[in-house]
Amino acid sequence: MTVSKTAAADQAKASRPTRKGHGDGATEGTALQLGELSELLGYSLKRAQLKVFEDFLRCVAPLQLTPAQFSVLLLLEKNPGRNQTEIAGTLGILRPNFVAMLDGLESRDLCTRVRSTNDRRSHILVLTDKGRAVLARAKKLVAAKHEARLNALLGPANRAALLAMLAKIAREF
Amino acid sequence: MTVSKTAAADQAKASRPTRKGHGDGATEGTALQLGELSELLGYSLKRAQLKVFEDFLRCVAPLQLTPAQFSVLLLLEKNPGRNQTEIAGTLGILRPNFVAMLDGLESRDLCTRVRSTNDRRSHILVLTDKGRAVLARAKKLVAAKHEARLNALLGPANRAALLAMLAKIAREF
DNA sequence: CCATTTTAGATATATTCTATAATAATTATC
DNA sequence: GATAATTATTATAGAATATATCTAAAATGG
Repeated sequence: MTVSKTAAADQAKASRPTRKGHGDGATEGTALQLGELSELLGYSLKRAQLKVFEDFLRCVAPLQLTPAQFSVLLLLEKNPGRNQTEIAGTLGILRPNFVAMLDGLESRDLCTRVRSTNDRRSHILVLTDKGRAVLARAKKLVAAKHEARLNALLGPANRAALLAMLAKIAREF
Repeated sequence: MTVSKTAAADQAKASRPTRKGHGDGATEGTALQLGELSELLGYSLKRAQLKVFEDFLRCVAPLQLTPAQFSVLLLLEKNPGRNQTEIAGTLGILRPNFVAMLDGLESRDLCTRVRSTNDRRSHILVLTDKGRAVLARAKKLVAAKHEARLNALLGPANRAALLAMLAKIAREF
C-alpha cells in the first residue's frame, strides 16, 4: 500500500461543507498555507508575470494591443530596416509563429512587409504612420497607467532594482 | 498612403546578405537595440520567468516534474485533507484543467484522490509514500541546483529582495 | 556557369496551456 | 420535498509554443 497511513487523519481535518462568502464567516475554510512555495522564486515569478500582463492588457485595452504586439511595434520603431527573422529572434518568437502575428498587425495597418531590394527572400518590416500613432498612444497609456501603478506599489528605486535583476536573469541565467 | 515616407531610407540601412557566425565577423549584422523595451517590466519579467522555468526543468529532469506539478506536491504536503477545488484555486489552476493534471500525478502514484466522508462530492488529495519520497528528492535538487544557481547569480540578499517584490506584485497588484 | 547548400518566409501540424459551458452526483436552503 | 448551489468531470475552443517541410532566393564551391 502506497497511500500514507495518515490518510484517515487527513480526512478528519477536512472541514464540513459550508456556504462560503456568506456573512459571518465563522465556518469559512481556512486559507491554505503556501509553505515552501513562497520561497520558490519561479513560483512568484510566474504569478507576478500573470498579474503584470493582465494589468498591461487592461491599461492598453483601448488600443487592443497585447504585450507581444506592443513589443514588436517598439522594436520596429527602434530598429528600422530589419527583417522578420531579426525581429522575431530578438523577441524569442519562433519564425513560423511570427507569421500569423505579423498578418494581424499588417491587417490592422500597423506595419507592412516590404520586400528587401538587397535580399529578395526577406521582408523588411516597416511601421506605418498609423502604427507609429498607435504606438505613441500605447506608450503614453503604459507609462501613465501601467508602469505608474507598479511604481506606486514598489517605489521607483525598488522598481529599478527589480528590473535590473530580472534583466540579469533573462540575460545571464 | 500609410507607409512611412522613410521606408526607402530604411531599406538602405538593411545589410546585404552575409553568412553569419562565420569567422571574422566584420560583416555580421548588428545586434538589435531593445530601446524602451528594456524599461518595460513585464517584458523582462516574462523573459526571466521563461529562463527560470527552463532551468527548473533541467535541474529536476531526473524526477520528471514540471514546476506546476512540483507546486501541487508541495501544497499537498503542507495542507493535508484539502480537496481539488482548494488546491487548484490556491495555485490559480482552473478546476477543469486540474483534472488531467491530477490524473497524471495519480497514474504515477504520486498522489491519490480519496472520496471525502464529510462531503461525498469532493475528493481529498493525499500524497502517497512515493509522492512524499519524490517530493523530498525534488526539494533537494531544487535547493542544490536551481535555487543555488539563482543565489550565485544574484547573491542571497538580492535574491531575497527580488522574491519579496515578486510576491508583493503577485499579492497586491 | 552550374550544382549544392543555406537562408527567409510561409504552411501545416502537433502539443500544451488556458478558458468556458454543460453534466451528474451530492449537498444546502427554503 | 422542491429548488438552488457546489464538486468533480467532460467536452471543447482558443491561444501559445514547437517541429518539419516547402518555395524562392541567395551563397558557396567547383
